[in-house]
Amino acid sequence: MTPEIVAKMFPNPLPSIEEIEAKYPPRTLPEGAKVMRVAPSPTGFLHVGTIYQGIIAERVAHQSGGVFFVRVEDTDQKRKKEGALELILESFPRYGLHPDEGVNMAGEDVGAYGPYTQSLRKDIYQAYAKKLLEEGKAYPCFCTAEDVDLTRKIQEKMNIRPGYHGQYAKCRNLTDSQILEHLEAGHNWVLRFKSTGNYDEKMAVKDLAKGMIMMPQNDMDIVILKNDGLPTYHFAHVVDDHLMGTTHVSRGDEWISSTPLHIQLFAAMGWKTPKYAHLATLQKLDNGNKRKLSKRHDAEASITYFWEKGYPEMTVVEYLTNILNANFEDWRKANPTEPAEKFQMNFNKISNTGGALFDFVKMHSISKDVIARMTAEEVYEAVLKWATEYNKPLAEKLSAHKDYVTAILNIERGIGAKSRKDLVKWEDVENELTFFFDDTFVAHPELLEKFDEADVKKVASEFAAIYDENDDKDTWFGKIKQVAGNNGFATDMKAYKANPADYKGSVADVAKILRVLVTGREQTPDLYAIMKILGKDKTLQRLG
RNA sequence: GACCCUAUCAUCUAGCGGUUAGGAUACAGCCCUCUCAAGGCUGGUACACGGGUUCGAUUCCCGUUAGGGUCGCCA
Repeated sequence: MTPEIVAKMFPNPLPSIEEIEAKYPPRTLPEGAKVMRVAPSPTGFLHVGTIYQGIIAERVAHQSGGVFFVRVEDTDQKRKKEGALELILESFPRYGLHPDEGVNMAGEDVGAYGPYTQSLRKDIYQAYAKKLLEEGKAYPCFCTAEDVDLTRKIQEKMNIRPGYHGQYAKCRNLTDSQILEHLEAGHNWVLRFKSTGNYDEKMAVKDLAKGMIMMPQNDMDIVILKNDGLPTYHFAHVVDDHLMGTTHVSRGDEWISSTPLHIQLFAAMGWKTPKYAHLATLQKLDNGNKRKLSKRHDAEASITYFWEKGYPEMTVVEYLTNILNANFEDWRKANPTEPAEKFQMNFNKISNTGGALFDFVKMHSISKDVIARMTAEEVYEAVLKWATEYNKPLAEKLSAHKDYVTAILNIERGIGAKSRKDLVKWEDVENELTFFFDDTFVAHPELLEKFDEADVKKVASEFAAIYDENDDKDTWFGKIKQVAGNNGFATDMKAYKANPADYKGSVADVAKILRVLVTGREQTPDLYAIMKILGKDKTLQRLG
């Protein structure tokens, strides 16, 4: 390309390649350290897949003594949304992603390899694009969107592989004078990569998750610089990951088709290609068919969905970790109290199947364990935080009765494997609290219809007379047995089961009478603990 | 249409030439038990199909079928 053309296309001063390279020296890291990143787009929507991809990047980077950074991919100015970046940066640490470098909440760069926002790197991309142009590895294209669209339609009609390649790459062989004419006429241009690939020849792509893949070489002259002067993903990826020293890229499966192009681009720049790990996409079942979780159709594709529903962040992290490396659940079993971050993430353990269906049933099971591992105080804080946003009345109740609620949440908690596991998400807590408060307690005498009314009264009053809130659990239960025996109920289950006709019922029925009177329910956590927390006055009052 | 990926219980998966095909979730039953939730134990259910290669294929190769993905001045 003549200097005249280059000067017309890039009239503004740009940093020299040497200057740029000097600002991004190779990283000095220990042997084997990996540099990985998460690269969200600030579109106002944080995809679960971003967290999914980020988890393996952050674990592998940190566990290898390397660096994990965030890069904001905002080259599509049309999709950029106000507040989107804040949502992303605020969510990352909550979902176990702790970047060493990137942009912080104040919007400042942290780290020596920035700026970490692509729109702020325009000059850098342009400098490299200009270099490719000078070297004849790129060329301006004056086709309009309509031109390209028309070509595509023709190709589709003729059953020819669509795209800007071969004879369909109309601007590829423009003469210098033709180019100058266009430029002088002020026509819009984009910069295209002049591909040297041959589609009929195969190339090997090594993937950390899938192994060796043979794919046709890329022969598409893809756009590297858009009309607005910003790069496309392909070019930005190559330039940034080179300069920022990325060693390994974890990204969704959908990128695998463009990997030959990326390898070609790295080669054209004379740079080393990072290693790739293409992750099977998260899928969902739709009308009996699996499909990629879609931002447009599926609420659960957004990370905010999980927070709104009140799933603890660690539930999502552990669930995604298990999809990434299925041996996580074995590790979790062997290390029930370790934080999930301690689990050694491994590229070799990435399952290479078609794509995982998002399984809420399994996630619920994980969630029960996650919540059961927390202390009552931690649960309290988490529920309060959630309720403040999504259940104001509950939040007020929690704030007003901190100690009382914490005591409730502490029932059968912290006793290891047998800890209570009935909470799946924060919204479940409200239901657990209802009978502890008079304003939400509802008596359900009809649940005791099968008993003789006189028996119910007698059981209640006899127990009330001897109830002592200072009793230990065995003494407490002994008193229930005593009431049972006094009233013709079997004091132990075996005796009752052997001769049910001899009794009005068993000690379990006596407990049921007390439970229903005190809580209005047939099923509750440990009744002894409930009475204790309610206090003697309220317990006796409900017993009538 | 072309290209690429994938194919093991209902679901997520282990497996990398010889296994009673393992685990987890879900489901069923039993035990424990003051009812639940748990916990313990037990159980049923899987290698898509057709060809090869091999003494021997879930495993390797080819094809069929099915599902997924990509083919943008979106990422």
